[in-house]
Amino acid sequence: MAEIIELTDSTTEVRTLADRVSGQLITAIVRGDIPPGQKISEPELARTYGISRGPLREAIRQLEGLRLVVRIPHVGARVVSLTPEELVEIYRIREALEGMACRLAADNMSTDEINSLRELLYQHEKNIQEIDGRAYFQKEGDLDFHYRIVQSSKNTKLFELLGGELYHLVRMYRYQFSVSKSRPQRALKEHHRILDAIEERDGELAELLMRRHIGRARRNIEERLNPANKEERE
Amino acid sequence: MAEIIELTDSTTEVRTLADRVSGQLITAIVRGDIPPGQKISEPELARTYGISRGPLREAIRQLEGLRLVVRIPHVGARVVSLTPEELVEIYRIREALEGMACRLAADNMSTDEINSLRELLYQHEKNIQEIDGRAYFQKEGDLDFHYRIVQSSKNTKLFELLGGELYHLVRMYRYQFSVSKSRPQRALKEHHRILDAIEERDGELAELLMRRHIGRARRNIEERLNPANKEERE
DNA sequence: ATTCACGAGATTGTCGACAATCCAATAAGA
DNA sequence: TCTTATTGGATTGTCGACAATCTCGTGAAT
Repeated sequence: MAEIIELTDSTTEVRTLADRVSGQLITAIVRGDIPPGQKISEPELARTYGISRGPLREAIRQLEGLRLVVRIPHVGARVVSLTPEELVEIYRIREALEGMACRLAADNMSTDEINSLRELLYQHEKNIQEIDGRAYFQKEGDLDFHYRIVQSSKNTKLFELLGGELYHLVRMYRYQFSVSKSRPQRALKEHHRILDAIEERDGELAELLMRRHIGRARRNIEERLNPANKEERE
Repeated sequence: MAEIIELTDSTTEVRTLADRVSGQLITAIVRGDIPPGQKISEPELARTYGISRGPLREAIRQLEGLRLVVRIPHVGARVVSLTPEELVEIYRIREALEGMACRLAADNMSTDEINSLRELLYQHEKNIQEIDGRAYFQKEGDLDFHYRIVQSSKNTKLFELLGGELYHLVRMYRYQFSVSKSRPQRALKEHHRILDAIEERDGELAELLMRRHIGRARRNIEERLNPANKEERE
């Protein structure tokens, strides 16, 4: 559940200040400590982290490359602020990409990885039963599941994309307006089905199920944003 | 044909040194002036571009975020060097993403955009006939076509992804071992067919054709890398 | 001959100061 | 009162210098 962190945060001894601050900034942004749209003041942040502006600026530039902040020359950097439409766009991209990841995972996932992931799902189940309604762990847990699938696709570039910028943005907006805090049991069941398909090495089915899974989440968001048009029959 | 540049290079007056150098570095890397795997020496580059190391380091950090360079603390930065497998991976991603872009473009592309793109294809045709075998313009021209399609999908995030890091990497490796310098006429015909489908607002067909189109390019690469196994019947 | 230790040189990382630019509050004019 | 200049303050951009770390060649020991 915690191994995702190593991509973003790093309590671990990182060699350079810029790297450390970069990680700290990412987690700060993802969990909403620095909310979307907020200006990033260099002097202030430098003081907060106890470093000079040099490394801080490098960290900001890196986040810009990851599209987590937007910079305007001589004006300053802001935390990226997605429009609801863009969030939906991201889910469409995930649909395509994670669907593909599932198809690949069905071929390339080792039985060890499968068993370990199944274990994770059982743990999620326990968490859900314990705290029931408020599926707090499930929030990150869901992403954990997706993260592992992508990892097991063994497609490096795909992993970089989905595990990088896209992943951060999704996490960020989950903390924001807590998407899909509803339906944790149903999502869990879907996860099991997806893993079933992978276990049976049925890539086509795995892809289909994942696309549906993410598609449902997407429609969930769309409804929340625009409760008027409910033209989803079928 | 040239409007792609504005994303990467910038003869235009950019406000800050780091931004300008960042753009110059990107084009330098893409056209192979700085080959993959080569170390990026800060003192040397600073001298070359006539700036101090501060802005240069910021530019490098940004390229790191775009995954065009890889950095090791206290050792230095190198231009990313894709393995042949990774290049194939990228083409698989493009298959999924640009297929989706085509489906969206069929719905969202304006008739003006369609006409303009058709015009571009005619121009490519002329270029091919003129210089025949050595399809030099076609190389960038092909990417131009794909770039415009993605642009017309009207999916901002998709455009950022494909028009950003993925696009740069593909361009880079085209200059490298010049992929698909063969079959320019065939590719052109495929482009026309794709545009036909979009014009008829047949998203499903457009997606199918684009996936095939990129898939062929991918197999082209795979063959070149491993001429042994030619198991593509069907 | 091979391995290991060491030190000189070069490179990367960090800092504080200065210059350029922007922003907002105030003041002047219509 | 509203609009437009102006100016002071703050923020961003750039630089050169210093500290920390690595690299690589030299030489000693096994």
